[in-house]
Amino acid sequence: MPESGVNATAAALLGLLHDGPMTGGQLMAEADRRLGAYWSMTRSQVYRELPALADMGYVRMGKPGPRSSQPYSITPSGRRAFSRWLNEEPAREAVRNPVVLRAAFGNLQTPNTLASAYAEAADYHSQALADLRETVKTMKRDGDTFTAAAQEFAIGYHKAVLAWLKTAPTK
Amino acid sequence: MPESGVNATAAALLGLLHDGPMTGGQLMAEADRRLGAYWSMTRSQVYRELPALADMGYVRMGKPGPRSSQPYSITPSGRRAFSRWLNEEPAREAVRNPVVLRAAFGNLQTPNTLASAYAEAADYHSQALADLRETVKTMKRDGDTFTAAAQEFAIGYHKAVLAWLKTAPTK
DNA sequence: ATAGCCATGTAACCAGTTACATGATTTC
DNA sequence: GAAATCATGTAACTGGTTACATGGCTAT
Repeated sequence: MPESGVNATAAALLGLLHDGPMTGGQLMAEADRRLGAYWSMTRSQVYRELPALADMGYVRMGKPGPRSSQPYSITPSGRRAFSRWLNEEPAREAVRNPVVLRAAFGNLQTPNTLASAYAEAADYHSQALADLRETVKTMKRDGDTFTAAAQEFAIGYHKAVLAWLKTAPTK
Repeated sequence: MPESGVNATAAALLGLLHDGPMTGGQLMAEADRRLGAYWSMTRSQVYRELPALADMGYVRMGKPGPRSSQPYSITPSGRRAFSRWLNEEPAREAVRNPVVLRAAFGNLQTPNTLASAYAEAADYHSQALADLRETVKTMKRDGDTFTAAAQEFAIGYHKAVLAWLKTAPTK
């Protein structure tokens, strides 16, 4: 199992760059749209990874555009690195849900406090679910099978949280 | 909404210390057992947070035990900080699933590569599910409602991932 | 033309992980 | 009682977040 030398976030950028050169801002927007539901990343990460990827020769800088924006394109060795990453052992995913953590200490708080935490969480996940269903619809229409399938994961996740919230005890 | 001044991991430690004084090692073991399924933390974090919590006056060091182990107990102001944390807006949870990220780039890899990633993931989640069901059984028997309920969340999560893996496309 | 806005990029900070040192306990 | 083991704690690094600076674009 060869080491790709990139972390998952950098690999995601390399993946996105397969569609053509992009600036940091464009990459961020695209990552948010296509991957955000199951792989969060921040603008700052993008802007830090890009020069690092350039140092490794995995991307190349193009001609600067307006607003001092800097387009990057993937290099052949970047494609190889991405391909190595695909074949690596995926990192163990870290599940970290703050609302569940609060629930675990239900005995140390009032039922009301806990119930309102549940209610807020339910609002959030319902909204996320509704948004996702909308975007998946257009993605399926545009024939992007894998992107849509990955969104389906996020849908399943939010549904699972909502289902759990219904059953979670407050006292 | 008052600021508790602690992050979720430190708050979890304060929560555990409500059951009585514990050393770093004991806290780590307990966190792993009770919270690990939905709130991962590492030993190093525990050992870093404890002195920080002591600096803030939220825990107090007791008499050193064997193997230079250091017991900590929660202080009244620590209890208040924990209680403030319970009333804070929970941090937005970050969903980051590496297997789904790979799946999103399904068009850039062979069906076999992707299928074997799915298979490995299914193994992992099946195992996790089986383990959880076992521990929940004993937790319910011991009457720990909230702990058991929180574990149920993790069960739901793994089930959702497994369900998604069954439907996820490889080509 | 200028004031405000907003996208771009940077830098400092914080949290999480990995790798290491130390010394007490067990085992033979 | 020497060697191996294992729990405790530390330190260095990586990755993620938050807060800041800069300057082009837009609207009046």
